Amino acid sequence: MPASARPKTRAAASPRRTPSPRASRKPATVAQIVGVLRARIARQDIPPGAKLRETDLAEEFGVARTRIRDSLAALEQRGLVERIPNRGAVVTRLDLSQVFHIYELREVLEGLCARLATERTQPERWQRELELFQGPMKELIASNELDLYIERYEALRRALIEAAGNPLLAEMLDTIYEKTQVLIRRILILPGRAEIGRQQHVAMLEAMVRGKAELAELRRREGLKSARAHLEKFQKYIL
Amino acid sequence: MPASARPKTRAAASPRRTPSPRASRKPATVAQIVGVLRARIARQDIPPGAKLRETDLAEEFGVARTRIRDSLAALEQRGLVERIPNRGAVVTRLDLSQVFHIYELREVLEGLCARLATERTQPERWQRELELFQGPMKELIASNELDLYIERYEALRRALIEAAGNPLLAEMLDTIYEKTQVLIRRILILPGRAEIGRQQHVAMLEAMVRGKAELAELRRREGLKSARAHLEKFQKYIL
DNA sequence: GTCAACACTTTTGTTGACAAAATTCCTGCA
DNA sequence: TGCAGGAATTTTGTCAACAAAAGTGTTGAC
Repeated sequence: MPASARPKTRAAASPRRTPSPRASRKPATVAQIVGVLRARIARQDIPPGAKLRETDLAEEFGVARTRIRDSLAALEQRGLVERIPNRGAVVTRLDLSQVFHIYELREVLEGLCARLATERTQPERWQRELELFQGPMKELIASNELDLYIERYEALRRALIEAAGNPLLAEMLDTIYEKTQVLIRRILILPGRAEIGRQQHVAMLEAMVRGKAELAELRRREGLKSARAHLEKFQKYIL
Repeated sequence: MPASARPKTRAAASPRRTPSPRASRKPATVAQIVGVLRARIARQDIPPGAKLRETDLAEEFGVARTRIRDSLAALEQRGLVERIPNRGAVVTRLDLSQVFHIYELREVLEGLCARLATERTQPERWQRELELFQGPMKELIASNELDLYIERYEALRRALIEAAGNPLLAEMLDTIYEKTQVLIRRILILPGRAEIGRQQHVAMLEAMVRGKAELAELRRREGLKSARAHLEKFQKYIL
């Protein structure tokens, strides 16, 4: 009854007793691989237009090709990679029109995010952030410490998304943000842009501290509209 | 001959000359399978909470299980299906909070869509649609021909998305719309809702015909806000 | 009669091999 | 030398078998 089963083909032996013969590490999950690849693309470790060979990646991560394949499919869904049938996956190169499309979306989505965050938290919640952007952040811009500035800017961004409490919105903002991440530095060094952006953040945070949700939305939208205008003006320096 | 062979490396023969031994059709692509499954889920052919067994689907579509697997991964990314490790994929059951999150997003995204569509077309472009919603659509509601009404409503929707000319926006609207598709009928039969919705569409189209992009955005947002309010009021009849 | 442990079945997850397409490299001809 | 044609190699796509996990049914002790 129990044995005798398995009548297919394939003789019994097949002693595959080595889970990972090369690395002695437990194999990376799809999520981990996607994370690593995302980071590399974001910091242009892998430049736009570069090809991602499945075999190479499989070897590097010490996993079967199937898992790399799944990871690439995930990256494709996120729009970070383009796959051409029988040709493989290449890092998407974003052109100017795409950037503007992204800004159109950011305008309404981050506006919504600001409104929801205001509605769903106590106004005092944002006092600290307001003071940060009124004082220390101004210094950072003046002394050109962009890395620290960006780090704190992203912290505010994450706090707003968290406070908005809409997972779908969070995911969409994530998707479009990671595409422009490579641009942030280049935009921030445009003449005057960083300081203008800071002032607009102060304006938005003031509205939030006063509990004016719709005003906060409006101010965030204005901020992004002006960022887009700046971008339009200096587009040849960006891409 | 068939068994016992296949030593390891790649002997010459290997006569797998039957591409699809069962169906005599060429196998369906991942995109096709995803399409079929999407439709089934949308019209609740497969009810929420139902399990999708890979083996069954593979048999039905006449493809290898791998391809079904890829399709399910795509559906998972779209949020139509949830996958639990070693347990399989089940159709996502959307709860009330998710629905409200979706409406928050629709409000700003469809508002943006209306604005862009207005900015990027000639005002006359929308004259026909305006007349349709002023006249014939009113009759359809009065005589309760919901199917035809929905069909034309979706045609307008598609036209707006097309005219807006922002692929990213189009994709996002698609993603969130297909999740609520199952609800549309149930919302439309709420007392008075269909007629109110029609009037709001007329208001938006009037703005568009006059070339007032920002007004069109505002009106679309108002329309969805009121839809959400209606939903809140009658939520127990919806879910 | 109830419940826990165990064996069996079903279903999902992963792997390596094979097939097909595209690219590269080589050869022969003008 | 330049290049068209074609073999050889690389690379992606697909498949069926194998392994592991969860689910199910049965038996036996109390």
